[in-house]
Amino acid sequence: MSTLLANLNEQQLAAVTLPPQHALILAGAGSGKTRVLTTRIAWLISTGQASPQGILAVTFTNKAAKEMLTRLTAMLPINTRGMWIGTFHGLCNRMLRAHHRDAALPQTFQILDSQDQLAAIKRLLKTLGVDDEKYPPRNLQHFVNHCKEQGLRAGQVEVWDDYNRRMVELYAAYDDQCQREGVVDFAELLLRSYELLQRNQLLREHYQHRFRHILIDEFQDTNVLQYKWIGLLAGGPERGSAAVFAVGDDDQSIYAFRGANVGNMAAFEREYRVQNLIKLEQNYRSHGHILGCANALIANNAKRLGKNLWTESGEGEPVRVYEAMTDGQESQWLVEEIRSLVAEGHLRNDVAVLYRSNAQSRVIEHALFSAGMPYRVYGGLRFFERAEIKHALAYLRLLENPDDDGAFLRVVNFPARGIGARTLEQLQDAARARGISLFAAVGGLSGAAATKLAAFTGLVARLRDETRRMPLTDLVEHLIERSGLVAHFETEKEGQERIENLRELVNAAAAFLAEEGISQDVPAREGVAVADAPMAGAGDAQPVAPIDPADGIEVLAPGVSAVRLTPLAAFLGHASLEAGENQAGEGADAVQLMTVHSAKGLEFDAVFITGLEEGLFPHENSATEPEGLEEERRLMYVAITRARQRLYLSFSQTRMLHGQTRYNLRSRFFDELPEGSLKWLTPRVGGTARGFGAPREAWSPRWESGAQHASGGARRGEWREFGHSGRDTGDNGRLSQAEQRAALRFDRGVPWRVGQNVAHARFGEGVIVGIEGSGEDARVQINFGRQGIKWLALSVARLEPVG
DNA sequence: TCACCAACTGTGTCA
DNA sequence: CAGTTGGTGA
Repeated sequence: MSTLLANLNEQQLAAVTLPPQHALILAGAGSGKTRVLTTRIAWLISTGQASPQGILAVTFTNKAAKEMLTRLTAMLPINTRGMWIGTFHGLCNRMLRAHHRDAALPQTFQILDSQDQLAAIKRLLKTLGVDDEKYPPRNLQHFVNHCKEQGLRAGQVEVWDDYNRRMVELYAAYDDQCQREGVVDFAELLLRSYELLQRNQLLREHYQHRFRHILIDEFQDTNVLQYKWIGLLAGGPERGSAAVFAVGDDDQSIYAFRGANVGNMAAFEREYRVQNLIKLEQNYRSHGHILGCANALIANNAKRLGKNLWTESGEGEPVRVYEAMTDGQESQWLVEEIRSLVAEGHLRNDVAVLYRSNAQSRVIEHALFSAGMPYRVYGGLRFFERAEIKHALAYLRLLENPDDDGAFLRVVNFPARGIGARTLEQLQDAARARGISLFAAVGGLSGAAATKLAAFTGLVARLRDETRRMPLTDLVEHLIERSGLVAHFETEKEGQERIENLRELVNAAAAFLAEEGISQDVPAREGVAVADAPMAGAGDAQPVAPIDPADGIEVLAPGVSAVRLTPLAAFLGHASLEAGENQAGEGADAVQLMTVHSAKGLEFDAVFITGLEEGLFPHENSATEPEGLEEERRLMYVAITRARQRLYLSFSQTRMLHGQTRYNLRSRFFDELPEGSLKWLTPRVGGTARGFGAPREAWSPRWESGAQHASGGARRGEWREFGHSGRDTGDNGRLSQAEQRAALRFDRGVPWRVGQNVAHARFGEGVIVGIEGSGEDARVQINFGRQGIKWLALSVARLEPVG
């Protein structure tokens, strides 16, 4: 016990040892949040206040769940199998598998990732003959997910105009389609689980009785539905059979785009009448200057619960800032800096390069690759999201459930079997007319097309037969060969890598079995107990069995039960819930590349935040969203607080984006950092850069308005000018195409050039990104940062050169 | 039916 | 730039 609680600070200790009552822990970045959570669980168990089965701990990412389990097993020598620790989606999946009957799902239901979901929606719109210009699939996808995240079925959504009414109808039709095909999307996992608990009193009471302690990580990221789900499990705010221990940081709420509702923190405090509110404000991670930047930045947000991080470690090194000419140069500089960090003795693993969006990784990867520097990219296209893997998984899904039309359509003609769009249209008509799946409808067709289709269903049937008693790895191996996938990619020029990925799928299956503790020899399609089932609860709980024995629940030992699920079904669930990393080489010492979002929860000795430019970070799309800027600022706050010792901030004057050169202003976030904590690695000619030293009152902090914001004001030094007289630009001395074009236009008599900084009386400062026409008709396109990109006629607009 | 190419479009973060 | 759609010819 004493070792368990040793080295906790006062607030941490208070949080860990709280009585079994509702509690809200406001945990700042680097304040030991995960430690508090895991120690709390260990403390509850080791003091006998809770049994492992009585604990429900929810996180958002698989990574966080794994981390918690690892730390817990290090603290307590207990079997964690009976504990419900996992992501919201993972736990809901577990619950729905166990009670699939009550949830009206086939036990083999498959999970759609967002790709699959979009494909399903496109298919639906086509079937219904809906104009997908008027109802873009992506919009419908967002609409559906948004509704589900609010806990609303189609029948519960408020209808206010014809368009919206149609969307609701399509939502209902989409749900019908999913139900017919036995598939559920991510949001559905939660909603289905919620409705199950709400509808089934016996089941609800069982879980309420079982879970005495509910612990939630990253509470600020919960959405309305998750909040309600927790409420059901906890027996509601009033009676409260369980103590809810919520840990969160409103300043790190960065998932509003997927429905997260920071308001849940305040709501929780109010509705649950939380008496125990503890703030963890001592930061153990970052040096002073870094923390100072984070605090100063986040202070610009209006809606905060209020919290200020402090540290006992000294000021440390200042935050380094680098301004590049081009994104390529930014990456070059990055490589050099990382080289010297490594030379100083840092592990590459302890160096992270962060960016706002995945698209930015490309240039950086290119530079690292050319320099022979090992790196590892997180996110982007992940292993289980690759096309060839999805094809293989579709075959696996058809073995489990032939009625899965999405899987059917994905592979019916892949590899090509001469089954074209016309044939499939006929089949879909037939299936719809009879209300059956595509697979089932094949038998009712006749003609040449039917023969080809029958060949495919025959193949699937044969594969089913052949693999009946095969272990999972053999099955996967057999399937990628006999489906014709490997042979198909062998004929492709670029197919080798895809074949390697398919082979890697066999390894992934083996690794999955090992991780789940399933024997490699168990037949993949026969039942094996894989997941803890909610039958007999904690030791003191009376065994409630609101479960139909036909559900396949098995009691392993007193108090421990499991769902009988085939290894194949479990593997498919794993593949959709855990997209997997996209690169092998876990152990290698490599620089870590990732988006700021995926960096949340991690920390590194040195962190580079790149592409700090208006439009990129803060992202331009966030401008149209309510409170979009505040979320971007929190994102920046998360990025800064990842760094332990060294932080680098960089931006570039020009950047290739969507295939064309863009001229960006540097991010407004620089204006919000204390100048004394920054060290500029590139010269700032003119003494004051934008914002610093300028009267703060002069600019509006509002995202929406702020017309008089003194934007763009870096007095650009002479050396940064480009586009005239062929002078060395500092960028290999070569003029880019855009610069050449600009120079040409300059020769035609328009006294401005692309890339030049200008000031406009109303819009403030901006940078010229395009020029058209000449003489009276000449007009220039200017990026005014948050004012947007505008075309101005030179005969009308009065522009002042800047710099 | 399918391979191939041209034109077009959209481009943010996650489970 | 990349992925997707649309058209064409075999």
